[in-house]
Amino acid sequence: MAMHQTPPTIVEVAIPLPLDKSFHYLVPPSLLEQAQPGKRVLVPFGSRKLTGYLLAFAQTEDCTRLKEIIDVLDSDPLWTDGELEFFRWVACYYLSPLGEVIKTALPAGINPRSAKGSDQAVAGGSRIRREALYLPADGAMPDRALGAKAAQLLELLSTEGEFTATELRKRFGSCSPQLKRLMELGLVRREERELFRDPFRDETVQPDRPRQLNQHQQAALDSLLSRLDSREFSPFLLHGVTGSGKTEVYLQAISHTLALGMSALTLVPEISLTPQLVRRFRARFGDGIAILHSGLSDGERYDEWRRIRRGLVRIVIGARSAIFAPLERIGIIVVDEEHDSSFKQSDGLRYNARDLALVRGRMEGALVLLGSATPLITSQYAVEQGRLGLLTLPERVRGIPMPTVETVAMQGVKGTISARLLQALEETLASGEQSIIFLNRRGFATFLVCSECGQPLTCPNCSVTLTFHRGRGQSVCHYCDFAIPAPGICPGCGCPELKELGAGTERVEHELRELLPHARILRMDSDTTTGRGSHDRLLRRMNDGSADILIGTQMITKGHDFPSVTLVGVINAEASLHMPDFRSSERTFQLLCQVFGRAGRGDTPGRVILQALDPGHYAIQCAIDHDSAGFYRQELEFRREAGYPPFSFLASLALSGTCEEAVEQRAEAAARLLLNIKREQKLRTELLGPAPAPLYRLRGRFRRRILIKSASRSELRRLIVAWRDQRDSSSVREAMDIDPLDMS
DNA sequence: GGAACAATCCCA
DNA sequence: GGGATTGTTCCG
Repeated sequence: MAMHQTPPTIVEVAIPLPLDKSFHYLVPPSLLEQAQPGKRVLVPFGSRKLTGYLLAFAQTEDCTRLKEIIDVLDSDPLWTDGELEFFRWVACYYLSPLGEVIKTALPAGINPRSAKGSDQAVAGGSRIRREALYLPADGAMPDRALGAKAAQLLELLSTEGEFTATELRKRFGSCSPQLKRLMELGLVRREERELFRDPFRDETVQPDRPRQLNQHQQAALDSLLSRLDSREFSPFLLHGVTGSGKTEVYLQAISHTLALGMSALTLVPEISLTPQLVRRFRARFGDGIAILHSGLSDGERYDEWRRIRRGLVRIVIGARSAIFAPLERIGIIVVDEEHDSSFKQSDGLRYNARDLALVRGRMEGALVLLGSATPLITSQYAVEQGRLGLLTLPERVRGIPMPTVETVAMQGVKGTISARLLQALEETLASGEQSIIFLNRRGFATFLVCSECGQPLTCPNCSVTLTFHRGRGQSVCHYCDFAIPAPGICPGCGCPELKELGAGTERVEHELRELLPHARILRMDSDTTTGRGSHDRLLRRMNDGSADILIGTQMITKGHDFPSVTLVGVINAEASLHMPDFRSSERTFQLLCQVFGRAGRGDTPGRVILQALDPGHYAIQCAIDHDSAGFYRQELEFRREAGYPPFSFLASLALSGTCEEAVEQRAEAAARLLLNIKREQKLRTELLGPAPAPLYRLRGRFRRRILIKSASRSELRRLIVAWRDQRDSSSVREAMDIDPLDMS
């Protein structure tokens, strides 16, 4: 044994697999220089080779059993210490392995496309595009005169500095021999530069200047700015009615943040649906913006990510995944439409970006601004508790009044469209204006019922009724995509007559085409917007006036403005009220407020005709009265009585408390659930006998295990992980903070 | 997540 | 008994 052998270098590596620990590896001498926390490494794992994430150097322990890392995959670290701390928080709270979190946080396209089969690991560099760059260098002039073209080239480069190969080719035609000659002489040198694909390639915007704020906007901005200097975590709710000018407040707050030398992160629900917002940011801030959303190609996303990592941009706008943007010195995080459920990621690592904005903001000592016309109960509760500052914009910027709302009680009324609504549609049509019909249910009939035995068609997997899609000729489960040909016959008694009950958008379209044969009708729901660009196409037809009536689901409430809609009809306003989810009233209230916001043109208020079986329900009534405070009061009362949580665990803990506490609370909830599930299972067995099918099924687009495990074997922690994917019982969803709308 | 191993089931 | 299927364990 040598006396002074240098101790072997050991590193801690996270693996992106469902394992809740990290692993130690030895670093071979050849990789010592490159190995550094923040980089990806290729490691042997079992019989495979995997990409792992180098977390830290580790202390020597028994290293005889350790394997060596095979390769270091990056030349620069991909994350900072601060970001790693954030990843650890996320991993701890969502009970996800750290490796999975890091994988989620890094841009797609950085990982090798397939590590399987080939031993060759791609370092992600394959996607970086480069261009050649020619610069003047201080070589000596040659004795012999240069050619004319070469002299011109040299002249240009030395007076104006660098040029890319493409630019030179544009000016001089082919000139590579001359450049080669100049380089040999040392008069010109060549560099390679990374090229960033530009998602805005073909789009230009007119720059604009900050607008004059009204008194409410000014007051809100002043409160924000007074906290911005402190560099302390300061969370605010910006509650502004539709059209109250929230965006202008964001823009000016961000511009002050930049002036203080800090950066700004803005999260929006689904950025591809909100091009106006992006356009306004670009008009105000020019090119210093990176955008991150699902519509980008992997390459574009990777390029944007690298621009942020290098500090080339200080403003990031993106959908939920942008919460992981590698932005440093964050001064402000804006979450626009904070109530929107698309901030929730519903597969893989299930996180809520709205909640994580508070977590990251707290870590960075940033201002966090949650903006909405219809804030979450969670947020209002936090305001009441004094944990979240409140800023309000109670007036519309141009002073347009809110639309008038008429209600039609549908109790005992036949058909889906009332005489009142039909008349209003005819009037609007006659005056050449546009209408929107809102119904938060797609398909033709919500379910089919046997006219003999009264049995409804249900999904064999999900115990919900199957929705009849007439166009597709199928009955479909909106949970798992299970489908059977329809109408078909009753599976119970074989009776061939099935009644079509409950209306969806497809039926409304069908009926309207009969009632108003001359109207130009569009339908917008996830059935008609599957193709790329089909969404835009529908919106364009609405905006250029080549359609009269738009029928749609909640999709129409998001992002886009319809400038010339004067009438909004709401069919079955309580459609979303009876979902098995303790947030259904909240959803309904928010949805109706957003739909009402679609009515009105220019300075004239629009009108709304709302059909409901019981328009007196408080969620509906408060929406009609634009009474946010009233709804909040009643809803909180309702939840208190029903024993539901007024807020999510994470949201409360982000504002005060630790991650461990959050997990503990969840574990308690999981323990209660275990009892419920066991009870349910026992009951089912007593009533129906032992389950004929195995306890789990793999089916449909979700391909997820619906699995009930016994508790004897595994500890609580692993149970929770298994239950995250449990979609069978509404009680599970409640406690796990997952709701059914996220799953469809 | 997946390979390797252990337990269990089913049928002759 | 043995092949197939299902469950469990462990990976540095």
